Amino acid sequence: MPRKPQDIPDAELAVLQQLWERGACTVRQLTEVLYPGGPGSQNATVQKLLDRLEAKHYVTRNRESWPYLFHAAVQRSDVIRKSLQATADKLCSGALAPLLTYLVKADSFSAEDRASLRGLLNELDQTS
Amino acid sequence: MPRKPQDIPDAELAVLQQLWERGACTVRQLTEVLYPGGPGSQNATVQKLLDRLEAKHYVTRNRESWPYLFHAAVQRSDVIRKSLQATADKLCSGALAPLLTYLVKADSFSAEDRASLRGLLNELDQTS
DNA sequence: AGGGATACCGACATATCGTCGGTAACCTTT
DNA sequence: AAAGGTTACCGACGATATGTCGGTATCCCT
Repeated sequence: MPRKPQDIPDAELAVLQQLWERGACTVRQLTEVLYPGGPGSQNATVQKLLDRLEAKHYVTRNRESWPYLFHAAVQRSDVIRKSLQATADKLCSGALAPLLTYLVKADSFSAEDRASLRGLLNELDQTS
Repeated sequence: MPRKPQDIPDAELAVLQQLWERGACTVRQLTEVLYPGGPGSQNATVQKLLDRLEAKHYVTRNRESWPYLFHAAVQRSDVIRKSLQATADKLCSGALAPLLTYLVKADSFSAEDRASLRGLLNELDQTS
């Protein structure tokens, strides 16, 4: 049983998070935020992480500007969805519905949360 | 940024799944199911996976019986919860509520699913 | 006591992931 | 256009995780 790689390792996710929060960035900008005070050799590190993210189509680079500008090519919500689906695949034969049960029962899920969720359910019923 | 290990790697999860589905098992039983037709040297593999799971307190072994009987020490729901929390930590600053939004909006989430979820919400409102 | 099954421990092979070094390409300034 | 600094790129490395197994001690039954 060969092992499957994570779809987004931690260091790559950290880069992606910055792109979500700050919008398009250059390598230098990202390096300064992610490795503050570092020597500077980490530019290549961030570059590599961006390369890998681009290979997976999770970011795009704009070669018109100089230095290049990197953009997130996926939304945070897409990654969340994917992650949830992965959990469902591993633990619930791919079904998402059971996950909800556990989420709603979590201690941190409050009455207000329930109320707003109910609202969302009503909206969705309208739509379909 | 050192890399963090998964809490349950694939091969270990496969073992745990069997324990959930079949209840207590011996190493041999697990090996036969997980590595059918294999030479048999994989007994040690399954043993090792069980050792690691036990070290993490995810299974227990009953040394009264012979061969030892292994039991799941965590419920599937516990692992699901943990996995969801991990996703929330990585992508939502630890908040579970946003995850629900994405789950409910998923295509595969049907009107019936919504109905039963509503039922669950009502129950929970009663309780608190 | 003998023989077969089981448990245990250490070790290894491979692949992932985070990290850089070294070099080529580029832009700006003199 | 030559120099100098910045940026991009490519390959590689070290540490670690993970799945796997060999070899040996232990146990049970006859």
